[in-house]
Amino acid sequence: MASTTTSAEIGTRERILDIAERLVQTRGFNGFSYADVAAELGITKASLHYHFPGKSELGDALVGRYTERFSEQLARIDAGALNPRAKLAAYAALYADVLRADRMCLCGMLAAEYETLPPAMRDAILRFFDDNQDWLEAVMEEGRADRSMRFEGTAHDGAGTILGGLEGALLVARPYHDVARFEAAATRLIAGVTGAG
Amino acid sequence: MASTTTSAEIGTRERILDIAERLVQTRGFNGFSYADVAAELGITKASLHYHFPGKSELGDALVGRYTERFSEQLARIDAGALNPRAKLAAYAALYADVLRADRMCLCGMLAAEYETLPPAMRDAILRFFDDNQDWLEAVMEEGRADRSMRFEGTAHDGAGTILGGLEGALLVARPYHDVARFEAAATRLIAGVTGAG
DNA sequence: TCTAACTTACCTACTAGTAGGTAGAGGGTC
DNA sequence: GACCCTCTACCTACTAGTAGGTAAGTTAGA
Repeated sequence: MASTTTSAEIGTRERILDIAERLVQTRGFNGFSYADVAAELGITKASLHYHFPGKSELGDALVGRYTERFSEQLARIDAGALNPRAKLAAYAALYADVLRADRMCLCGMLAAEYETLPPAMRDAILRFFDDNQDWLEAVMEEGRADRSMRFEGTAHDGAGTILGGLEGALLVARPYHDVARFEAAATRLIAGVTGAG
Repeated sequence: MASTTTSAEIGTRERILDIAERLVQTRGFNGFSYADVAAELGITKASLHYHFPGKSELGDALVGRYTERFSEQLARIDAGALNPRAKLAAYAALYADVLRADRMCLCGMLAAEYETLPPAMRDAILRFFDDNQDWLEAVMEEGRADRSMRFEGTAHDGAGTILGGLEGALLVARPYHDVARFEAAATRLIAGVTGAG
């Protein structure tokens, strides 16, 4: 009943999602086709339709899995007993890892293509951003409470600034193939929003 | 010999660029077709190919015109005899105007699709970002010189943080249809990077 | 023997792009 | 003023290739 596959095998379904995820993160949802995935996996397009009836369902599964994994990573950061500032650094490092794989954030990419996406995917993308902003807000509240952070305005708006700022830093740094560029922007962004040094 | 059209008419070429520009900014370069533009203009696809041999050439013209217009707006800000802080506010307002038209920055959108674009377009996108970062860097240097801004690190990195931050704020705010969200992020971003209040 | 996981063989719609033709404006020439 | 020429800006009609999607049949394992 859970999302576990029937057998113990690696699972074609997961391999489809892995390939499609990489294609969306590098080329966009409108920049890849069922034929691309099928060719790479070594099966036919028709077999893809067995696992995912349409591109829309594939997209839903993609965003769902990505959001789930991202949440797990946020939980892992929370479990690390880090101070608020270290939590934000760990959060930015998640984005840096995406860039190192020559990818854009899945939901950042889909945000660009938002107008062309099926309704279910749109909703899921907003939920991804909401989840992230909520988490960042909580960290900023924590930082304000323990006085390690100083800022004017709401923690909610500050969280939105960090979220958008990191997505944008990723968007711009990727064409340059420049991780240092991203890291410099991320560091200054977070320092600025949370009250530096 | 110059790019002026032969007669005094409004120009089909410009109308094609207007329509294609809006489609790229809302749906992406891979999210529209020659047929879309042709239908909206009321001419045939073949006529489009008369004005722009291929989608690649249309894309080149699009980025070229956009970059040119953006540069004109930066020059207009420079001509306004504003203080450095007001210049950055005016710069952010350019982005807000884009969002009010329910659009993404043309080059921000194309940055997402970067991997799928023809080489000439790729180069032009990097040049757009470089131009913007250079301009922002000059404003930050000016602000540091007149002591209206205080920041650690290079003005170049600070400029990159603002550029990426604004692109990302646009990217995330657009699905929410929320200009206030963008403006809150832009204000906090710039305040943070340039040393608030 | 049932079923999950495929296959072949197709379909319709759409993609960018091309070949070749035409209406009409403008100009020069006798 | 009739004739011709050239040019711009379109047109109809087509191509090859790709998009997402489907119906029906095959295979392999519990």
